[in-house]
Amino acid sequence: MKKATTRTRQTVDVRRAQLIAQGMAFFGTRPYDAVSIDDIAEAAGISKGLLYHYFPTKRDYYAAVLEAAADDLRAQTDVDPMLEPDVRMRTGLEAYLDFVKARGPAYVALMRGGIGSDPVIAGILDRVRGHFVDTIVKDLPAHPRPRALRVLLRGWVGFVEVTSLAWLESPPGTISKTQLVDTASRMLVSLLGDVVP
Amino acid sequence: MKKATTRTRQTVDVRRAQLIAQGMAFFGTRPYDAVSIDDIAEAAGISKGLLYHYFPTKRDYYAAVLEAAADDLRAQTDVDPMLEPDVRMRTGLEAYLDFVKARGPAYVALMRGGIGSDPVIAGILDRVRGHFVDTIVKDLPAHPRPRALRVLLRGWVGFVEVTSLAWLESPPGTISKTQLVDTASRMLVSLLGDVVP
DNA sequence: TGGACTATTGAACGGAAGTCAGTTGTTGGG
DNA sequence: CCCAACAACTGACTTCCGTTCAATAGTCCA
Repeated sequence: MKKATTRTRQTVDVRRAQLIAQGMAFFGTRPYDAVSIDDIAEAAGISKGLLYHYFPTKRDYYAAVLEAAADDLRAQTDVDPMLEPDVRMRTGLEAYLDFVKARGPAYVALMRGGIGSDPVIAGILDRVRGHFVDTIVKDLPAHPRPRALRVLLRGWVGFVEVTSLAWLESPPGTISKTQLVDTASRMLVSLLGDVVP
Repeated sequence: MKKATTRTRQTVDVRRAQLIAQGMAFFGTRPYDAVSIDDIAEAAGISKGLLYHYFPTKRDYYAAVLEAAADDLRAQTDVDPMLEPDVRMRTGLEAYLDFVKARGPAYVALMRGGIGSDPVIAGILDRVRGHFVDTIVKDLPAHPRPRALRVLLRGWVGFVEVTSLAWLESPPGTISKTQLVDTASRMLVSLLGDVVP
């Protein structure tokens, strides 16, 4: 057991990962400006200066934490592309909801995570939505108005996001995962039937 | 024309309204912590101390600004309850989109407005969604599982929110207001058909 | 007219973000 | 095995900004 006063040196990757994990715990629990750099540094057992060695500003640090949560979500919902489209959709939705359940705070931080319309932060969320839209569009035949289609698919992703949040924060037994998957699937089918020629 | 150095005294209501309007302009444009109390005070032509006479903290001030934007949105989308349900839905959606177009920055601030999962801020958005859910539920026959229904309706509101944001930020001609109203309506009908017995 | 009420000011405080010159583990070449 | 160069790391310092508060000055009514 090393003495706490001893300086411990880590590789860049390890330290960065530690700080990001630390950040998820903090920002998932408390609002952005109720978390101080000192808090994080203390919890991580490092000096405040070191955090600025890894992230230029607190804002950038926060963005990196959200980006990591976004990466996790994308990775978690990655589905075998060999499956049938409708199976893939259900499997993906189930994985999405599993992520929401398992990583509640990180998910909430990601979704509610804007800092008063910061473009960088908003961009992270936008890319998450765009990612899901991409995976849906890939399965579709060419569309005469792809941009319009994407706007509506983005909306469907929003439907999933908001039901997920409501589900997460609702008392147990309010609605089942299966029903959410069922309804979301049917909504997507209905949307596509309405919009795809 | 009064001299700028002269102290100008206003009634509470006028000052408060001025400061909130000021806040909408600022927070709609720049992220929360890029807006300083000094900026607002200077733009409003008052001292920094006075802002604290009206709002206990910067956070409370921000919340008041968002709350005002939320009130505006609710007021703007208020529809004559004498109309037929489906007409009411279309009219309400049109009013919603008109608000989005006309008050873009305020709408974006409201939607992207969280400050790193602040419960007070999140609550403002939640109440907006809840309000729309309420108005929909009022038209529906009693439902065996009202809480489940509300989760899904909240999701539909999310659909409208996200398509609205995407519409607002998309190049002109990407998708028409009419098509958005059409699709959102059909989505709601489809959702209700799926869920209401 | 004057006194009370309160909107308003400005200076000062405290705490947190961000900076930097110096320190100490680590590593690879002699 | 040693030492020199590199990079992770520190902590004290600066600066900026949210917040406080005692003092000031418009306004209104008696």
